[in-house]
Amino acid sequence: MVNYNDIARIAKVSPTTVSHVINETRFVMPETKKRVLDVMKKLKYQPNLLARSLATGKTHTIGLVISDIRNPFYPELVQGVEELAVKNGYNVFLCNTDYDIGKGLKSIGALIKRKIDGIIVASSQVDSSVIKQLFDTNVIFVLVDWCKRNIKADSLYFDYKVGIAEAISHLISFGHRNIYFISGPKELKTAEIRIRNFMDVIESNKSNDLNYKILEGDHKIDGGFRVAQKILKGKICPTAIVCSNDLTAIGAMKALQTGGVKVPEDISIIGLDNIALTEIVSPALTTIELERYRIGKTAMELLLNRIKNKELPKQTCTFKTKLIIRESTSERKNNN
Amino acid sequence: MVNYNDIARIAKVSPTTVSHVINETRFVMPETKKRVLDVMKKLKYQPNLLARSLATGKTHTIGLVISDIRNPFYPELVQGVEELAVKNGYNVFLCNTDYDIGKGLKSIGALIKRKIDGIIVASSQVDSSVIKQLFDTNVIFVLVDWCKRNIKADSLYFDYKVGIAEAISHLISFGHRNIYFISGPKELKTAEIRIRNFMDVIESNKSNDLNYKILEGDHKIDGGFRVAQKILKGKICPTAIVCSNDLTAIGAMKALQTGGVKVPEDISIIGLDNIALTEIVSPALTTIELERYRIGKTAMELLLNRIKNKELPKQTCTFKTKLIIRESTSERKNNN
DNA sequence: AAATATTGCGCAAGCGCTTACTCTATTTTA
DNA sequence: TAAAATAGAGTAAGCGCTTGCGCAATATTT
Repeated sequence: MVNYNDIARIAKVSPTTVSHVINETRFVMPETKKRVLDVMKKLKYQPNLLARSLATGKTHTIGLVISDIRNPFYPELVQGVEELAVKNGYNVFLCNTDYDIGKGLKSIGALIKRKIDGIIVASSQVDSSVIKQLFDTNVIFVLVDWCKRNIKADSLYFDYKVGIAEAISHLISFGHRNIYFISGPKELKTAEIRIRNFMDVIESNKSNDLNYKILEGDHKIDGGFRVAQKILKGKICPTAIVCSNDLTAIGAMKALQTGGVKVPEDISIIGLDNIALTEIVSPALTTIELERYRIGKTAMELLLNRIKNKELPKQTCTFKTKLIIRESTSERKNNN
Repeated sequence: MVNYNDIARIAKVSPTTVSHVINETRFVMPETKKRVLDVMKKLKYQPNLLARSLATGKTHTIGLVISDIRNPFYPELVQGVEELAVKNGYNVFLCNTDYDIGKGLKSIGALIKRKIDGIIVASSQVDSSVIKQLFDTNVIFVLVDWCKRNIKADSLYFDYKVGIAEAISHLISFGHRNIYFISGPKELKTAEIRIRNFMDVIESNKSNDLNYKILEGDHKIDGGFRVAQKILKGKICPTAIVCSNDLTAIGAMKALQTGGVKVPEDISIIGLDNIALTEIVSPALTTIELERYRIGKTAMELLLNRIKNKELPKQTCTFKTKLIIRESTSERKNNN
């Protein structure tokens, strides 16, 4: 592999000068510069960023920790991060935790050893052990959609409450009073926070005499399907179901339809995420939108800020969520 | 940051010994070893992989170049790669080319400067300039789903022809003779190869007196929708449509349904990819399955082999594709 | 014209590891 | 018991870059 010394020798300058022409970090006479550049081109020289990183202490590399790229929540977020990263000369290590805290800890450990300049943690499987690791190792990081709001770290949140409140109001205005919520797996932080927000909204609507119930799904289509089937078997049937994510809602809808129940005529359904699928299914799903691309991009922005200035005060950013009304909700028809 | 010298000094050994206990690369007396390990633990030492990589020439890092993580084709492939990579101690740089050859070239350049041990190129936007770059820089790489089969490089292919042949046979057996194909954007290699395979299959079925036409979509829902609308406006209407990918098929289906055409009663539709969506839409989409997770995983396997042994003969792997029959295809009813 | 400032670039140490080679002390062999 | 083998660990060069410091040559000031 050709290196600085080769270039320097052939261009008859010192390695220092080679470095300076590459990085444009001090003045070099045009002729000298040209000589160096010519040699570089002729030898097809590619600077070794490892060496550079070792010398400078910066890798221009970040880590992105997510739960599962197959979960439709993530691709847009990843896109947002990657795009802005590349635009700023960073490359991103993608780490899937597969919903496994152990894997998450290991991934973060690996990233730290690779001296990434920062980490974006957007995995729903993040608990205090992960947070502790982040703080202990003194690595720069940004938390996405992590439930504890009072943490002293850069963090980004979706304000689920707004969207859920809109959803509930929407249902109430349609005459619904018996509303079920199909949650995600309760050990997931992101599922937990959605449950809490749902309950808060229900609570603040108690003047409306709402009836509700929370059933646990798995944030996948199957779970929604299963839980909805169970609901159908029950004596009391809700007139509306709100789901912790779109996949659940779609599964539930499928189960209802399979069971001969019409959506939205018999039961209204609302999802959460607004993934592409929601426009495709029929009826198109009324859902709560999360701006995933934007949160990804913003996470990267915060990270860049923090990298530039470690002493910056804690940065926080909240993303409003909002109800997208489509076809899966309508006036309450039946009377159960 | 604490380093070998610190450990060595405190444990009263040489840096060499520290290295050897960490890497278990030569015998060290149990007591000595323990002393070193204890110091490491106490100082919460994290080896610097950059330095190690610089010294050894191996980074245990790979690059994965794809077009667009939001395209449902990719997440499972990425998962397959990442999972096996991590299992083998590798971390992966994810690069989106955004269907832009320039970005692809830049990404690959960046990866090379970062001294990744290998690259998996699974971007549909790969042309000869990219291939040239890969060969010129002498980097280890694996090509996924690249159209030119005679290239002298490790490569993985989907055998579209099998699946498409099954699809056409399926349609023929249902009495269809007038079959349209909605392709992807023709400049995409992956779209091109699908077109070619479709034509090959049509060609080998010419005894059946098939009528066909190829229309260009964009591999997205919108394109499918648009093209299908155009088809509806035409004088001659096919009785079946095969699409270059599932999104296109779903868009087309939506357009037909919107236009009052029943699927599959009036027109049958077949997709390609078998993304999760296909089971959700209604009618559920008959489609050609691509084992994306498996091709990702296998790509990583080939890459690992190649990394282990540069002199290995060229490796190739073909993945059969197969028709998954669901609800969007049926007996031909009308006579146009 | 002497003193001072500026310009352009080189020297060499260091970033944190690895590893070929070397060295001493102990054990084995004859 | 002297010579040879072995065991355990250290020395130092190097991986390819960056950068503080310094130096000679030229330009500017008084």
